[in-house]
Amino acid sequence: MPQLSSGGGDDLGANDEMISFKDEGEQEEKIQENAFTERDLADLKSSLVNESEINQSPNAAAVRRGQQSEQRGFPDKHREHLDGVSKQQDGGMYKSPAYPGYPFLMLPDPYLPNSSVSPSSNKVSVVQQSHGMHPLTSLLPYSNDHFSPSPPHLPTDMSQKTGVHRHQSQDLSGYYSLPPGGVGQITPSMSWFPHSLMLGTSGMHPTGIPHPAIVPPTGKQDHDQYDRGMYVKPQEAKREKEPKKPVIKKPLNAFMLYMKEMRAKVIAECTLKESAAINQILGRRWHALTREEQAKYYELARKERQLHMQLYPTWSARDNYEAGLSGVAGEKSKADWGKKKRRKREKQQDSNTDPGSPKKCRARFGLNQQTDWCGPCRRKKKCIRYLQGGGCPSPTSSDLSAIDSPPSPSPSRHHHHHHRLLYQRPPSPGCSPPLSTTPPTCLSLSPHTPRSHATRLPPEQSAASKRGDLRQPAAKPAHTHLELSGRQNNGSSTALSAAKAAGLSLKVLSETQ
DNA sequence: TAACCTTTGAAGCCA
DNA sequence: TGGCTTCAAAGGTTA
Repeated sequence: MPQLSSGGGDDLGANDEMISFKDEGEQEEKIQENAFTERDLADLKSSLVNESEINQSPNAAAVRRGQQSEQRGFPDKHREHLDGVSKQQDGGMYKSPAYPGYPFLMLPDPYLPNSSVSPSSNKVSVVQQSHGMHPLTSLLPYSNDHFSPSPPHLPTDMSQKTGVHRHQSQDLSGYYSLPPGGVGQITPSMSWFPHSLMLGTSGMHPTGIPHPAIVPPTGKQDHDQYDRGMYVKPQEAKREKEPKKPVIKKPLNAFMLYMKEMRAKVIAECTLKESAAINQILGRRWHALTREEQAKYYELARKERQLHMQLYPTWSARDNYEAGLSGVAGEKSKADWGKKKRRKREKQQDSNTDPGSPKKCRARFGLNQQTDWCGPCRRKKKCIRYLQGGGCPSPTSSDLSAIDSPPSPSPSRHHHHHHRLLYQRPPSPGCSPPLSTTPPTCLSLSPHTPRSHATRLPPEQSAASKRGDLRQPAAKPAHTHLELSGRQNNGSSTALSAAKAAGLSLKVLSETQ
């Protein structure tokens, strides 16, 4: 099996994160049919990526060519990339016209799902794309032919930067705009972002190019996805009267890409609007995805990162750490950053610690007794156990942790096998289909956390998790599955809020239903 | 108006 | 190197 030659050593994401997440009904069967061992999973993911890069994806090949043959003229390479993208679209991976978060990537009808593109098993999702968009087309803008009134004419030296000369991946260069202080200039004539016409100047990058990874200097960040070209955090806006420097946002990971795609579908199906609830469902559905499906998103995420790295060679995730404080990427000294980091941490500590009240689980039990932590603490969220000045629900029965994470009859012990036995049947990875009589709001508030990344497991559990021992989702007993009718409960938000406020109410409510 | 919530994954920092 | 922390999206909710 050919090995993936991903530049960043990307292993297609967390292979060990895969959970054989059983779903209800069809999903369950589906998952069971696709039940592989973890090794199989890892192999499969690798192979999938290899295939996608080596065989299936001319685009990937173009990327490699672009990276390897820097001496070639850009137009040729870019056109080559375009061809690759087109082929890839034909391959079924990119079918929908656009990416919600990347509205300027919208493509003409030929890329609509109903186009001549034949259905392919390789497609990422079987869902009907919301708003006619598909997040997986986030890389499509490389294909300028599809939306550019003019031929691609990126400067050949886009990657110019003082003291830094880094060749852009021409195959990817059509996607990200370039930071003003970053990698060179893009002529304002690059009007191959159709939606830029809809943007005011506020949404424009100093280069004249809006980009999802660069948030706008003015206006509301979430004002409109179409305005997500640039953004400068309010703190920075206040602080600076100088030319706004954009904040380059992190590239989306596989799950984020998936969320972007599926969010609308979940909203439509469940009439949910609250992202927190939606994300819970999406998280379950993510685990319910087949390896192939997930592999697509990992692949996309990998390319996103690759592209991002090439377009913002000096950008670092650290730049956005404490983003609101740091302001301009890379300008903050390490010491300052550390100070503010500590400040923020202390602030959070203070918020969780009433004067004289018990501390957070972390402080109370320490790292050696993480199993005694409440769920939120394990997920690095606000402690719910000692938040209310000591009014602490039972850690194993009433707080979220009991429902949220695999319950441990004996908190001080970690019985992975026991978890498996108890939690082989997780809640539905998503809401059920809309009910016939009641509004199809089915907020599955069972905050089971199959393996929250923040669930920093105790060493043994962590190790076990890496071995896949915890792959079995932290299913919860059915009686803890809280489903609320949106209308009857004043909407899902009410449900979520109630759940949040209740802490222990989740189980109680569900039991009474 | 800003922070929170909620998810997973990536990346940076620290001991 | 492992563990911890932050950020990425999203939009309703809350303070």
